[in-house]
Amino acid sequence: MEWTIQELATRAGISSRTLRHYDRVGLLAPSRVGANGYRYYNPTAVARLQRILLMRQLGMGLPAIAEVLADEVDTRDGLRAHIAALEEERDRIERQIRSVRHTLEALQSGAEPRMDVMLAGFNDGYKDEVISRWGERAFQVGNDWWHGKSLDQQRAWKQDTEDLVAAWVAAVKAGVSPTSEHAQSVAARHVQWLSQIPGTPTAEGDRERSIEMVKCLGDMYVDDPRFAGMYDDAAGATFVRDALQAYARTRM
Amino acid sequence: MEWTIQELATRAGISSRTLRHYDRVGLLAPSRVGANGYRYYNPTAVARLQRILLMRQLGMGLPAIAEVLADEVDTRDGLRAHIAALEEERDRIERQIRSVRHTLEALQSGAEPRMDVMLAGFNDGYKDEVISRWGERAFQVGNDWWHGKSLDQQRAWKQDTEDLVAAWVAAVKAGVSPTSEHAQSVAARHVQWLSQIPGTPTAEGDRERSIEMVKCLGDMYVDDPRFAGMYDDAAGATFVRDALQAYARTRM
DNA sequence: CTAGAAGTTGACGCAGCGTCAAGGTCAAAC
DNA sequence: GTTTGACCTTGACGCTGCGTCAACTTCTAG
Repeated sequence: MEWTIQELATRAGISSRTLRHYDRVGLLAPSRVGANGYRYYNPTAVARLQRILLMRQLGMGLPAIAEVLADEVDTRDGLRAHIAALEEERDRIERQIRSVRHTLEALQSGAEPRMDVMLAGFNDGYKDEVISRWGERAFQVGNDWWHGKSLDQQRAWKQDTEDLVAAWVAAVKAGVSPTSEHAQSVAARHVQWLSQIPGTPTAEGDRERSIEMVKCLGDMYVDDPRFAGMYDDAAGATFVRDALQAYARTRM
Repeated sequence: MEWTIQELATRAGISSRTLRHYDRVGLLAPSRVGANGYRYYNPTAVARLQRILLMRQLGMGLPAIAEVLADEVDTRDGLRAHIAALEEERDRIERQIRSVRHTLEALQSGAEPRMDVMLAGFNDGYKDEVISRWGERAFQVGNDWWHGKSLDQQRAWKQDTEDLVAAWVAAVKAGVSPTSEHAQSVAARHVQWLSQIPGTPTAEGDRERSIEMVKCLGDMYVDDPRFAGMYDDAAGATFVRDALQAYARTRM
């Protein structure tokens, strides 16, 4: 069986122009070219086209696709590679769905995006980090804790948080050093604030991992764009980080 | 907090050129432009960029993204739309994975990649549907049946098929209803044509599953893009479907 | 035999940047 | 103070993967 360019294009859901383009660039030649110059495609060509479209959908460039098709000793290897690529893509999207969904839930539950639990890095936006660093349970417990709070309690927690941030900003403005007694007292308050969140190492009295978490959190304030603006500017964030890490090293 | 163009680019995993491009096309202006012309981005701009990149990953064009961001009254609506789009994309990939996986299995079991019982929906392109709906054996038998035919027989079958399609197109053009005697006679012919394929419920006299298959086939003519253009246009396909399903309900 | 549907080869256009080119600016070092 | 090197700026051209005429030929159906 053979198809004309249009027949194949319609079947494949592409345009005849695309097929001519693929011919031009040497990606897919018609199986036969009539004396009139017409292009005809046989099932083999169709199979090749299907593979091309598959790879194209994965965002591969045409030259890259051509290379794969050329290098491919075994068709099955190519297909297996395809499946792997597709699965990876699917997983990536799955992660993104979860991420967006959690952001949405956070919005709907009345929590403002950024701030609040965010300061602790324990809201949904950090789910992956939290889980990978401190375990699934820490995330679940922390999350449940937050969602189990009443609106008044949430408001109170928010107030606590804002006070803490204000204390940090004040310390920065005061021009003292991160290791100064002033800064260290704020750091202590920060750690205590953290210990209110059940499921965290700090709340559970795990000293080793608690230290680790405080240090890590300090880094996040500086490096993670999601904390942007929290402590006025970069200088503020680095101050908080340095103070927290000094506290973790010397006083925990 | 503020970032320079490079800092933001690195964080977001894009190039500074891209950010300048987004500024140029009015998609993302920096929150502040220094007296020296330097671009500076604040957290709000970062959030907007994140949404832009999300949509871009879904294959949306920059103008479309701009429109979405402009029209968006409620952030939650935007997020929900995102989730829907992402889920759709994930499902599409999931279907593709299954499809490729089946192709791979077909290859390993020694079957030829694609041929042309296609019109009946019984070629390899439909292998997964065929197998999942009517069993592995139906596929194998149908496949063997096709390959066992001589070229002349294949040509004859193709002629039969084309005649059938022509009859449908004529019925559509005639302007009659799908339940009319005319249309129903063509449907009867369609079913008889189907019964020629061994291994199908219709050929084996399984009335229940035969009805099911005819209905299903009707849906495929309409819903499956691979049948696009088979019956002239969408109107034709729906006509065929309605006629077949009416036939299946009342006369089988 | 003629209409119109479908085929052909150019050629230009467009998005979304990459990639120089040709300079200004800034922070730190000397 | 100046120099160095990293970073910023605005053009401007290039590239990919086609869409979209244009101008012409060929096939198919009435």
